[in-house]
Amino acid sequence: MENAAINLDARARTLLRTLIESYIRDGQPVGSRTLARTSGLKVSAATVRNVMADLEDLGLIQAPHTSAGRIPTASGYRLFVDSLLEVREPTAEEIRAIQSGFDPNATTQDLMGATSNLLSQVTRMAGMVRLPRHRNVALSQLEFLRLGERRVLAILVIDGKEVQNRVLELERDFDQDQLQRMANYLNAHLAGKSLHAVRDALLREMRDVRENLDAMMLAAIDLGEKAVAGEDPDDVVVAGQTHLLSYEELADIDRLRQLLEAFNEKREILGILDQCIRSDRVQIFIGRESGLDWFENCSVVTAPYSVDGEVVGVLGVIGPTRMSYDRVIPIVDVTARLLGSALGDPAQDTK
Amino acid sequence: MENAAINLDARARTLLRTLIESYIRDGQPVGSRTLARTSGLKVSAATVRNVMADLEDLGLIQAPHTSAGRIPTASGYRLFVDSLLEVREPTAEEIRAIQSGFDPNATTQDLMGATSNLLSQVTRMAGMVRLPRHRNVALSQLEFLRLGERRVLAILVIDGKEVQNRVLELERDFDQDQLQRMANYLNAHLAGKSLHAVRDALLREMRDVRENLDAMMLAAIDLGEKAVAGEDPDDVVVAGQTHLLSYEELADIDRLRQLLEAFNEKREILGILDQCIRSDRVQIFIGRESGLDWFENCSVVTAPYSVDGEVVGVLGVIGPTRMSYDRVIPIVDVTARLLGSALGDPAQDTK
DNA sequence: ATTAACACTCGCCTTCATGGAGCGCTGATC
DNA sequence: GATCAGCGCTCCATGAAGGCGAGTGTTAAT
Repeated sequence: MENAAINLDARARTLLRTLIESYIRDGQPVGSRTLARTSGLKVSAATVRNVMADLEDLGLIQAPHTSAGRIPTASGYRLFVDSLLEVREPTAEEIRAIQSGFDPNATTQDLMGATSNLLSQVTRMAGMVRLPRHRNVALSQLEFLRLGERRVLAILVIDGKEVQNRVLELERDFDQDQLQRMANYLNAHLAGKSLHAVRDALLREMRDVRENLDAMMLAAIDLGEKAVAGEDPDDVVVAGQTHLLSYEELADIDRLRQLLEAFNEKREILGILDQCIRSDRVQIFIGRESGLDWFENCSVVTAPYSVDGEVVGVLGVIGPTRMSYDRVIPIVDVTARLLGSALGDPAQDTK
Repeated sequence: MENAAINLDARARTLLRTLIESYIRDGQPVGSRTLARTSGLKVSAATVRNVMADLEDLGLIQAPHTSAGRIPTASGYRLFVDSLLEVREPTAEEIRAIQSGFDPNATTQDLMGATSNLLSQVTRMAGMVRLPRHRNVALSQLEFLRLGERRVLAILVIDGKEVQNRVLELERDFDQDQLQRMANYLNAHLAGKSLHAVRDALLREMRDVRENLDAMMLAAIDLGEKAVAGEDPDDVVVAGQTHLLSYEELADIDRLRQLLEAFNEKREILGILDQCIRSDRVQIFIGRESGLDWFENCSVVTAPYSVDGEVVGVLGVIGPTRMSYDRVIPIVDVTARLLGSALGDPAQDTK
């Protein structure tokens, strides 16, 4: 998509813009006469036809058949969202409505679910939220529980409220008392540090101070390393998939099935979201741009959210390419910001 | 549904049976001529027409329009599955295929997911599994972790492999040391008993031996009671909803949306499954019988599964009313039995 | 009771005609 | 050279007409 199309004169741009706006509103191909009237320009339908022919040559619009009006192509939408679109900032009202959906006392999981629901309800499309990376949050506590022979349950309390369980399979057996002492040792050394720092510390100690410690403490370090080694649960929360059934441009049953299956599998959704995590602004995929062909007629609007200035996740919506970008974009944008600050609020013990 | 229809003569029963079998196979209304030929009876089409008129009067079949063949009504299906159907028992082959899908080392959660997937793949419909009740399985271990002021994380290890976390909000504060001693006390008294027994024991002690214990042990009992008080997570695992998109008798978009939303909400699905938990055999809901009108054209086949003779959950499938009951019923039946025995296997620590 | 035969009823498909929306092109105008 | 009115043309959507086929209900004969 090299977009040599940038050098369109003002009139062509206006026409393209009104055409796409009209198509997004009504879902009908737009003809030259209507376009001439609604564009506000003082030109005749014939002139508009000439311009439209040019736009078609540039691949920005196309005619479904000889004598229908024109509809935007993927490139047309691209140009539209990149340089023609004027987003309608959400009113303070709307922001408050969204904000009231966040319960700062909820666990991260619940917060993600609520956000995802919120996105899908407000936009009437499918909402999705990538779980935040936890690498930089504080480890509050670490505990071991003996489940059976050589099987230990590691419990990580993160950030004072999040709890993660991990079952570890070990080479040798420890009794509960040994495990307890190991946990005490690790907690004394590590509590309060970020997971990232914890991991570094453990790896360093394993290398450096091997010989200076008794066997028990060595084992403790080993165990601790195992406990924090796993990645965060790699997951994404989606909601409102069923909204997509209502759009007739997605009426093809087979594609619809693929789409819904993608939501169940989550793998491809994850792939798409992860592509966006680097950007620091709202990002938009139109149609096949994401590389999946079952994405025909679908667009994705995403925005990363950050805590303390660091991007920790992405959220967004999926809907038909023919969506109201001017409404959806600011919603996604605001939601990302609000989620970020909801996560960033200092953990409260009140209540 | 009083079904005075039971007194059908043999011929009428044969005809109804072949009609429904034919309709299930082809999805086409069945006419008198075809029916006369395929039924195996030595009667003419005209005679068949007479019988069909009777069956229509009884409300067992109906004609979509004046001059099409007949299709079964809900009552027709009911009679069919109750007294006309001959199920095709699954071959040893198929049983082995299903059995190989169970990994006895998996956690209950994973086992449920696998079962649900299995059901949906084998039947090409939506599969669902009600989580088992845990009331009668052994409590292996109980642990407390102080999260913050008056907030305690209770960790229940059940059956040596299942882990449940519960956050408790308390009236007074304990330090970790106190919590540890309380856990020790409770474990010494309760480990190995069933959750049900544990709860009884705690309630009894709270009443009877109040005055004979020091304050700490009293608090411990109180805490333990809180920890095991909550119900099991009340949940159901579903899979393969998207299969339902492929059936043209469910092609109505609005109903389809309601159906998929029901799977997301899970509440109504749960209601249906819970209705079946009392029965000890395969149970079938046809069309609106379950009380939900968006269930038009859908049927549910369920079977309870039991561990050690006690029913602990239900599983089943949802699909179009026009499904191959003779294939689906034994599959659901066998899957329920296999899941029961997979859960009943003594917990193994090997690997 | 069973059945062959007949008339009749619908739904579905194809064909055909009609109307309308919209396009490209041309030639005139400024 | 840009703009525009006008013309002929293409295509879709709609609907009516008609034929076909499948299946029904009914009657009268066995």
